[in-house]
Amino acid sequence: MAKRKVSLKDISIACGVSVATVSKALNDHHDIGQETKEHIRQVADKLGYRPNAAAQALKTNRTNNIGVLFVDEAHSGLTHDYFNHVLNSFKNTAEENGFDITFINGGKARINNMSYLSHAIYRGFDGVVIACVDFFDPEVDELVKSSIPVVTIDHIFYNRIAVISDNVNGMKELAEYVCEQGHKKIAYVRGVESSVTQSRLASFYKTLQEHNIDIPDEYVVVAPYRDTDAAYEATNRLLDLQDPPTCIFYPDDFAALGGINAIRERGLKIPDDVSIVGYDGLEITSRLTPKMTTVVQDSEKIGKIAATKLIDLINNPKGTLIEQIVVKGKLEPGASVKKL
Amino acid sequence: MAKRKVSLKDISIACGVSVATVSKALNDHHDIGQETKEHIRQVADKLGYRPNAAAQALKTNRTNNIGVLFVDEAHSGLTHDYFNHVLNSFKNTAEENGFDITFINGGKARINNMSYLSHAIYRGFDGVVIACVDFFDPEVDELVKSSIPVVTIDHIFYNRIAVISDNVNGMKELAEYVCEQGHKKIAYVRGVESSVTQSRLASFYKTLQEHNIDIPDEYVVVAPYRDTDAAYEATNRLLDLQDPPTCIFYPDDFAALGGINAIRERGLKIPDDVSIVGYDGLEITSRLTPKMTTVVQDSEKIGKIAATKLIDLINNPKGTLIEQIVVKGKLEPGASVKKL
DNA sequence: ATATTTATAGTAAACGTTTTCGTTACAAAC
DNA sequence: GTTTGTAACGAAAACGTTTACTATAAATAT
Repeated sequence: MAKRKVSLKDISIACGVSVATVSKALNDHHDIGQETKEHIRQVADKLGYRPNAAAQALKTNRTNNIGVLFVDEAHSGLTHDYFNHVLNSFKNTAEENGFDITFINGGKARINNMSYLSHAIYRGFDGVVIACVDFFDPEVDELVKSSIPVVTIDHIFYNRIAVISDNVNGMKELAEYVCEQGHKKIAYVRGVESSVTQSRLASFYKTLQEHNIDIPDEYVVVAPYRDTDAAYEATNRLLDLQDPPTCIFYPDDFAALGGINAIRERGLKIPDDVSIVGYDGLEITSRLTPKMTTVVQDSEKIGKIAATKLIDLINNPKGTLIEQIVVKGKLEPGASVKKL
Repeated sequence: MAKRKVSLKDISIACGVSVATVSKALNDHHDIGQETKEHIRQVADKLGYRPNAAAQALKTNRTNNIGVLFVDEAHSGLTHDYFNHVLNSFKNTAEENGFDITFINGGKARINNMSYLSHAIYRGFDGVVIACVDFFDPEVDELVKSSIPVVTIDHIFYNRIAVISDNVNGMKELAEYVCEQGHKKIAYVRGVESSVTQSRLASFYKTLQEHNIDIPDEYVVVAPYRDTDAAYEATNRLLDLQDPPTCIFYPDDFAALGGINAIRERGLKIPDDVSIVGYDGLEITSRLTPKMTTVVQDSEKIGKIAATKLIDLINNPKGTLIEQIVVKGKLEPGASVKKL
């Protein structure tokens, strides 16, 4: 039962050839005869040979492993609905290309309290994808500036490959839709500071301005992403105003759930008394009643492109176009905005 | 900029000692003098030395890396709400103990179409955690029977360490609660075949029987987990019966959303006309109106225990108790069940 | 006939560690 | 003064690969 792991050497002995020949046969080099190759492969199979990633990595400086850095402020990690969709898609296409995925934010607990970069070097990742982090963390900066191929998601660092969701256009479509429904008093429970928030906020103001709608400062309040309680509080503050809004924008679909509760607790109806819109396009939005109006971010596409680009960069560091790719989202009108 | 990676050899040259001494100094062996150790460490730091995981793994047969096998039938993968909570917790405690996490289901796409076991051997995982898979897949069986330390979640294979959510007790509490509210006509949209389903189903029947409640066969219908559409259909079938149930159990909270829609589309109110209960305890249930009655599975604890046990097993293969650990859930009464 | 090419296979070094076993120097013990 | 003990360090093999270089034989060209 306790079979020792079988190595090239075992095969070479069994076949009466040298280790080099076995290696070359298995890797289909041209300087090994056809029958020799076939014989070696048969024996390798019979012996149950598996290559050793560590040895290969040591020799070739290639691990076929990609590091993933995902650490949001709320530590929701894998449970973050938008990002786990992105990650899932990333993972799938990486695996289709023969790469494995290892999380990179685990060095902290290691004895030496490894930095992200140290961890990446230690594991020898061929490349790294960064998303959902504190973009001002110097450790993140160090990693991005290193010589390891890197792709970032939803944030542009220097001149590196980035894949970003089109928050400007998404917010524009959303705001225009709300305008078209006749709303004038529009509030925005915005997320905390980040480039995503920046884009959405700017687009929010710009679009409404184009429709000659003025947004008083007290209509824009802050609540962290995915924080239903904060959204609940924020909603109450908005509805307590002398002149409350008729429509409220939320940082994301999930946070909007908190807003929904606040509204309903006051005996108000959605959308009859108050209209709401979310952002992200989570699966639940379409299962709620009323269906929530939102912008669905193409997380599938974002993850896929990020993986494809990163792998390109890994395989061809010089010849890969460094670009920032913007992935469009799609307005998904529900029934949570009343036509005025 | 293009600094070559610094190795033990570089340090040894800079310090005028042998590589062996450097290695031992860095690993705090007792046969190196104090000042030598300190000096070596300083130089290592200044030079920016990072150990090389591949070389270490090759030499020591230890990777400090754990393989994760997560492949549900619906391919929801990382987006599966219950399992990503478990995984997140698993990941956190593994990382606290110096282990990294790599997904194991990526071998399929690799050139040789690696089996799970091949992949695990290839990467040299110190251990493997298995959850949410087709438990009848022969490849899974092969992996479980291998000599690699393994822990399974929510399924017991042979005599291996398993961590399972207490579906029997959870369903018991849930069913008893519904009985106490006075319901007699209780339907169950059950999940597809699995040990989880088995446990819940058996407990469902048993508990209701103890309360002298008889469940007609047409009250029990099948719908895949997390499938809102199937739950929607199933709900309609149940409500079309001549004698429809007063309370419907769903496979999970998410699927229940489909049921909610079916009920509301008929102009029925929850819980006034129809009562419902879910399972899992997802965050959304508490944000819905009415709040959904459910059983919250302790995903945090399950992931943590699984990781702890696996690491124990890795570090002490002989001395670790092989056991199946049952983690209790908790009934979370909401407002979705009417008191009759 | 000799010279050149081609096909096939082997030799050996290298990747960066860890670890076993020496070796040396010197202090303590008889 | 010889043994014994101990502390500090080094030499070298080993882990499983890959690859540049070399070697041989057969085939082809001259």
